Amino acid sequence: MSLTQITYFVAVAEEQHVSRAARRLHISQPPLSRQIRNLEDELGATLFRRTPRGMELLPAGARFLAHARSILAEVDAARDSVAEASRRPSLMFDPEADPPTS
Amino acid sequence: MSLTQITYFVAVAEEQHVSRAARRLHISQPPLSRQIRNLEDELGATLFRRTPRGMELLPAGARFLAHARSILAEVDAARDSVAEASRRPSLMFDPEADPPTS
DNA sequence: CGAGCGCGATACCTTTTTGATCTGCCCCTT
DNA sequence: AAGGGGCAGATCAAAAAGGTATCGCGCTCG
Repeated sequence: MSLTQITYFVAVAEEQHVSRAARRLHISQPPLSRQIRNLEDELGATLFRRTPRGMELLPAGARFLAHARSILAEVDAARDSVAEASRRPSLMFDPEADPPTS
Repeated sequence: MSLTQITYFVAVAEEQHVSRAARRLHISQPPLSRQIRNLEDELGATLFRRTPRGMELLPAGARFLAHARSILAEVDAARDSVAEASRRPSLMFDPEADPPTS
């Protein structure tokens, strides 16, 4: 399981459509299909039902979706947190700051 | 940023030592060093201070560590959630179950 | 009732990323 | 001053991800 797969999964779940999700993710459809399949294989559960109209979220998928969003949110928070830390380095001692010596 | 990198980061932060962390992760030291560097590059911040004795967590790294653990915990929860869902499929309607008809 | 269309899946290839090994450099220790 | 332990860089092999072309299938519409 990778963050990429999780992102892909959320896109497909939201679009209920592999091709649309692929367009939104700026990748092509077949790799996206494959990643969803890989994710399902690793989890040992089917997350979507394939219909002639697109992808329909199954109960296991719905459960996973909540966690997936939470993970991605936490990743953003992690980024922001670090960015903020480096935006105000004056508040904490930073040994990286090079002294003007030699 | 990938889940692998996050896992690696936590190991290094906990061991305060690249080589030991590498042993714990069952990979070799140079790739681990590189992944940590990649992570720092992507975040635009230095997470560790390299000392002759090992790796010392910097403030930005400490902030990131908290989020990193939270992310990994949420990933585990996601797995468990799906596993549980497939362990008791009787509680919810499963369209995957094929009716005995033709 | 059959042809076309829209959908995901498969096959195959290319490119990118990851990991291993070998080696270098720096600092501490003795 | 020499040796050892630690991280980093270079290089190569393996694995993973992405792209294009194509298939199969079910619905829809003529």
